[in-house]
Amino acid sequence: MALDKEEMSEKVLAIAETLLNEGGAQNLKARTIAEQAGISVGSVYNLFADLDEVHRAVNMRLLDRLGATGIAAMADLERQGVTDVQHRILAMAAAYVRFVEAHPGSWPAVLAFNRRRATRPGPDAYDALLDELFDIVAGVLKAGDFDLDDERRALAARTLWSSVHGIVTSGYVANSDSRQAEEIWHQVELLVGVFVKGLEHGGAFAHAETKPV
Amino acid sequence: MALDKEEMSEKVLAIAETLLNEGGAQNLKARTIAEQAGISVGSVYNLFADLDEVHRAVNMRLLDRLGATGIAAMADLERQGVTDVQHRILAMAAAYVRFVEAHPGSWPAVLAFNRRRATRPGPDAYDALLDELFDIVAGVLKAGDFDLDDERRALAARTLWSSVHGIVTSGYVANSDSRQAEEIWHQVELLVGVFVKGLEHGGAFAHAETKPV
DNA sequence: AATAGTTCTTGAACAATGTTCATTCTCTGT
DNA sequence: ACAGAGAATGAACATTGTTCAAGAACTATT
Repeated sequence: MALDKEEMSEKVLAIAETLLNEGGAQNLKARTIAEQAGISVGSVYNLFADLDEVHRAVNMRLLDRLGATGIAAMADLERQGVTDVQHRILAMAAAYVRFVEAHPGSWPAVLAFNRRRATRPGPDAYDALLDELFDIVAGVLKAGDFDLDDERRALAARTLWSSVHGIVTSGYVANSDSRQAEEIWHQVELLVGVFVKGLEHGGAFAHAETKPV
Repeated sequence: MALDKEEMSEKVLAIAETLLNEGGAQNLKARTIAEQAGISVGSVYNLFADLDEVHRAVNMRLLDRLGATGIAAMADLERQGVTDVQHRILAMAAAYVRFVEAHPGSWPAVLAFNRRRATRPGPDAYDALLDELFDIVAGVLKAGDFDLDDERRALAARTLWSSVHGIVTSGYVANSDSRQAEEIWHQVELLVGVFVKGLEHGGAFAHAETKPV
């Protein structure tokens, strides 16, 4: 007896993830998937509307896993009784860095795809997942005794996480030497250190009158 | 009489930039370029080895222009006698934000392409341009009286700029409402405010013992 | 000016790929 | 056993990147 429709979808997604990880979005071909899954090209299109939907589904799985990783990292710290804000943020950042390193090919694809969908319909499940990550960071910030109302703390969480994200992705533009990995981590350490110190000293309210236009 | 080889290359690049800006990398097709430039498909391949090289050339132009914009913004401040570090950094960030907003389609394409080239040869002209931008930021940081040696200041500059970059690109994942634009600018303001305050209070040396694994 | 050689241009042709759909197959309920 | 619904198939089509042999245009030499 053959695989369930659900099981076959899983199989296809696993294959797709491997393909993406090995060669990026360029490497996600209908015929390759079909061949490796032992089904025909048409059957792939029976399971998913088009390759974009396959790509989207793979991304959702990755983001889910990243969320789980982050929560797991937080739980670890909880278990160890670590309450220092800087340590906890660094641990989350470390989890993020590790995750990206573990998916050298498919993570860039997530970002590229994510960007492409700018013109698509309204709010997505993507946003929900990202908000979840932001909430975790905001929760950690709440533990610190910075003088922030909820709104400003949420802004700080988004800012901090976007910054970590920027460092990690900018860093992996160049060759992924171990030297590069060190540079990334040094930047993350500096960012988090400066950020926490800055929050402690009220830097979140240091308004300047420069306008963006 | 017809156009020079150089002039025709320019024309092709201008067309390519428009195509990228309108529809991203997907929209950069050899036949479209040829048609709009009034030449044949083969001639495009006479001017450029392949479409990747066209894309690369467009990106170089964009990065060049971004560099020029940043330098111009700096010169403006110089002329106005602004020496405050926070103001100057914010002005640079504003220039960056404006630039990205002005190239809604092609800037994402720059990033996506940039990422794809990870497996390519060695150091590129890209890196030189990025280093140039980092140097400008480092120069501004030097004006502040933070207690940083050259190496640490360079690291701080790369960190700060990567962070701004992350905020801007993360922000443009979602719809490019004006609300989104405001959110981005709020994040940039908060980042720069916190960053400067953090540097003032020695946050750049706040080492934690958490290792990335 | 005529000619030989060089370079550029062309567009037809090929290969790879996303996507569709009429046909065939398979299974389920009666 | 059989009818019908649903799934699987893979040939066929459209689009696109890329190549290349043939022709056109230009340059330098005599």
